[in-house]
Amino acid sequence: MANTSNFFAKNKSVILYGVFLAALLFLLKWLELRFMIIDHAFEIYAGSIAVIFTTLGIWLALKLTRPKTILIEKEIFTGKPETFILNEKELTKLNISKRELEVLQLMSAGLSNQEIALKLFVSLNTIKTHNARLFEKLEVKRRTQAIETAKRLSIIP
Amino acid sequence: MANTSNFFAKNKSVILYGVFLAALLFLLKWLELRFMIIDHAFEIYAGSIAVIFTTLGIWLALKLTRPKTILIEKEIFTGKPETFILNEKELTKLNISKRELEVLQLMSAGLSNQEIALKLFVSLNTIKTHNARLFEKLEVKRRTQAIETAKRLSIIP
DNA sequence: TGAAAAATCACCCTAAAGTATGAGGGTTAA
DNA sequence: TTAACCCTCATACTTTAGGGTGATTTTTCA
Repeated sequence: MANTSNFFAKNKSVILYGVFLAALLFLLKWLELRFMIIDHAFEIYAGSIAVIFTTLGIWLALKLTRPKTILIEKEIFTGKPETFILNEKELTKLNISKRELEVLQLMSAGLSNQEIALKLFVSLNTIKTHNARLFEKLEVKRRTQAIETAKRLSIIP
Repeated sequence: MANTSNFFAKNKSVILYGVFLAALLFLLKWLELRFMIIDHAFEIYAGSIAVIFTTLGIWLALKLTRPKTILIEKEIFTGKPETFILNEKELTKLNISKRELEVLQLMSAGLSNQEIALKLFVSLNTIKTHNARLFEKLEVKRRTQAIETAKRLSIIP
């Protein structure tokens, strides 16, 4: 029952095409009769067929061709962007120097003072001095606090 | 100069159509000649026209019609979500206990071991033990590394 | 109920982090 | 040019962090 109506629905275009074709054949037979009388009727008849069937072809193609579906993935941002934007205002407000920022970044990456010193080609004492200045400027006591505060202020990613 | 070749390129379909139409007319004339001889040739001629022009119509429609596209926008969420989602899989994979996670969170908040001990009403030694287990499980050496790794794995915000 | 896992704590020791102070050299802008 | 930074380094000291080991209690789960 459901299948029957389903069949009609699915083949609606084909059925319509069949009906239309039958109508066309009827029209053609009618034209054939007239063609006996009118002068140059053959050309008119051929032209009519051409026009009708071209139209039919176009209609068929448009009706029966499945529209192509193109899936476009749309990016919707839902939170902090992956690309870090440095908060320069806060940086100048806190008066943090380039070198200090560098140390801060390596600090947040989990490096020890000794590792930072080696990476920046300076002594351990120098890093300790930078740290002390950083903690003072960020108003913190420990490196873990410094990292937390700096991240919160978007000074580091 | 560039415009000329551009013109041909852009109207290629139309030009092709014109050429094809000329060829068709030639074919029709040839068929017209034959139609004088063969019996029932008129029906064949008409049928030929019908078939040819139906094909032509379909071809035209497919060639000249812009492909119908249905745009389906799929939302892709980018960026770290503002609302932290705990990566429980990683948590169970690393076998990190509730208490250890608690310590880890306070650690990343910048608290010292002593402060964490006071906050959780346990001794400093206990916190140190938790830390040692955490570092072992996270495969790190320092608390700053632990914080970095844990954040990267979405174990802590 | 009994073993495993989790949580707790202690002691000792070393390593790293942090504080305080001083100081020399380089750049920059008033 | 001089004051104000910035970067550098040192020395001495204190505090905190971390490693190793062992032990007790609680919880959990098969």
